[in-house]
Amino acid sequence: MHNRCMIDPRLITLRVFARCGTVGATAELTGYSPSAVSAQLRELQRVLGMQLLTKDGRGVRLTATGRFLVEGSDTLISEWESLRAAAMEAGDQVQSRFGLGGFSTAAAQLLAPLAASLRSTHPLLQVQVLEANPARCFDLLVAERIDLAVIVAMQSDSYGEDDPRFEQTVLLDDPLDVILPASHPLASRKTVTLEELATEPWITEAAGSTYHSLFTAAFTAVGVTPRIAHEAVEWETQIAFVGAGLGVGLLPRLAPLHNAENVVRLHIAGKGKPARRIVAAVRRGSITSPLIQESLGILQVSAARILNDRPKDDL
Amino acid sequence: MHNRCMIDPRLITLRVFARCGTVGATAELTGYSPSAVSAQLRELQRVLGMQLLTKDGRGVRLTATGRFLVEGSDTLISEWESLRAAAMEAGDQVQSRFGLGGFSTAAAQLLAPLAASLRSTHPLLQVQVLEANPARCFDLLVAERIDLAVIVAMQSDSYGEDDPRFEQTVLLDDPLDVILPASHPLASRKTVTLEELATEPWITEAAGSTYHSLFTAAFTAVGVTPRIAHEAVEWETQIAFVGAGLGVGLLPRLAPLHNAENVVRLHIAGKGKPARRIVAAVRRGSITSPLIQESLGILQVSAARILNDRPKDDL
DNA sequence: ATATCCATGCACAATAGGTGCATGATTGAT
DNA sequence: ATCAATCATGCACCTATTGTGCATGGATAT
Repeated sequence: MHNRCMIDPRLITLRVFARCGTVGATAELTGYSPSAVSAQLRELQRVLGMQLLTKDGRGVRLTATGRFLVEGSDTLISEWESLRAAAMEAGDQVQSRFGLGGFSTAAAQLLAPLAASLRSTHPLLQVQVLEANPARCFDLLVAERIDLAVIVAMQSDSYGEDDPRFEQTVLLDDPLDVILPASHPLASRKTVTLEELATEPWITEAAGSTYHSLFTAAFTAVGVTPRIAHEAVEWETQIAFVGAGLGVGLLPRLAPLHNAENVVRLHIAGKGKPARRIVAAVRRGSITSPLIQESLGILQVSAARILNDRPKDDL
Repeated sequence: MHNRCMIDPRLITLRVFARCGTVGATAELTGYSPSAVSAQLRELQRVLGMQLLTKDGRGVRLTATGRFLVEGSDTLISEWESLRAAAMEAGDQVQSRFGLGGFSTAAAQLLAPLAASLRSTHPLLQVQVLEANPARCFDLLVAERIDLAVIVAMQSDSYGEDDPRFEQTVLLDDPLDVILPASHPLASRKTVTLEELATEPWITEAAGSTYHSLFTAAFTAVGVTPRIAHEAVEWETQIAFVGAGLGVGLLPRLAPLHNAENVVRLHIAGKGKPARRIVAAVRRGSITSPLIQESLGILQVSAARILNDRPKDDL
């Protein structure tokens, strides 16, 4: 399972460790056991003749040398990805495994068709799809568990757009809609503005979650401070809360309302049209790989189809 | 023994194969058995999902993809060497193994003191010295069997000065002297010119050898075509031939005459003062490594000392 | 003081990866 | 045309790397 890389897997492990800081978390991300991670890092130090880790309290911490090595390895990894991509391209070769990662609705609406398409066109390609939140998707890319991730762009998160480890491609902007109880005075409207809903009790996710930052960003853009009344983790829960009349919420258009009772979805009008940007991310250098290129193409088509299927987007 | 590299060792094996063309030779150079090389290359193709080799007669041959990958891997390797060197430098770490390679007189006069010096200053460093001819030294560098080679620069050979895999540093120019039988009419002279010896029967190495090209280069420089009477492989043999009055020869100043009877060594005068250039070669990127730097320093000192010990050099 | 969390060492198990020999295919020489 | 030489590869076997699971020990927070 762990033989897909040309760079020493122990260095990959070190990179994951540099990201998450503890041996246990590294083990979880890489799929090894904690003992294995510990042994790998010890071996790596022995082979390289470098001290990469120091005890720090009850954990371990990277030394300056370790940090240096990890940072420097960014270019090494992308160099390899580049080379592999070019070689695949030059010789129209087929790779055997392909890992995809994505988050909930993105995974459902974009990744599933992609995986199906790849399966049919490349019968002997082992496609694996992992559902994971955006932050974890980046970690999984670093850990080489997946090769492509479809995620919601996070502006203020730890992985910037210019991270030397990744390359990102915008797929589509998924507008946020308002969901109201059917009994709400504004429920019969076609559109609403956030200002009109400024005093409503809002339902959102817990602070620190992926969508919470989107939520606050939407309101700060129009200069309104919403009152957060309830918190939900799943869309379904949030919809149920709204249906029960507990408050109102924001729901990405890609998230299906199914046939929820007592809930209506309204597009947002006005200058601040909040949206979540959905992007595809790959390891830097791998973007020219034929499989990646094909996948991105399929994703773009899916994204375009999604936008076309919803002609009211330009409201 | 073979765990010193951060790049997949199978890729290194492929690179060596690209150099020598047969599985057997690759096995000999890398230190594996032929079966192991075969299995490694098969595995590499499986893991990468690329066809790198094709059957060609009774052997195998690189495909276009294979060649592409090998060429592209040059920068990858040097990138890694660079990174490792920088990390070692940044954290004044010590590496555990260090392989040196060199050829006969160079090995004796430059490598041995270097190895001794490194041994004393780095007690727990495993220094290994391999005697090998220049071409093989380059192969051993590619195969990662050695880290530094002291060789005689070859102008027209397969490894040019600008090979992307190596970096070379000039250590010294070792002048070629003439050795004559003591009974020779010119034996009492202080110096001679090649023109004066144009009609002599010459003793040299077999065509195609390292020094044969030096030999011919020396004469073409002064526009003389020597008559090659005898061939010898070892310096000792050549000296014995000269001592027996069979002819005259060229001998690098670094090659000791010991106390050979009936043989005198004369410096060459005139415009064409032939010399063999002795250089140190390392894998590209590794030259900033502390150990390499220290070694090069020691070598330079040795080279300077050698030149000073022979004050007649500027004749 | 006690509970908890984290890394690590150890016994054991799996497996990747090695060698040596036999085999088959191809080329060149007698 | 036969035979020898050369080369790659498959197979049986073995080794040693590298994994897991559990127990241990140090460090912190309650």
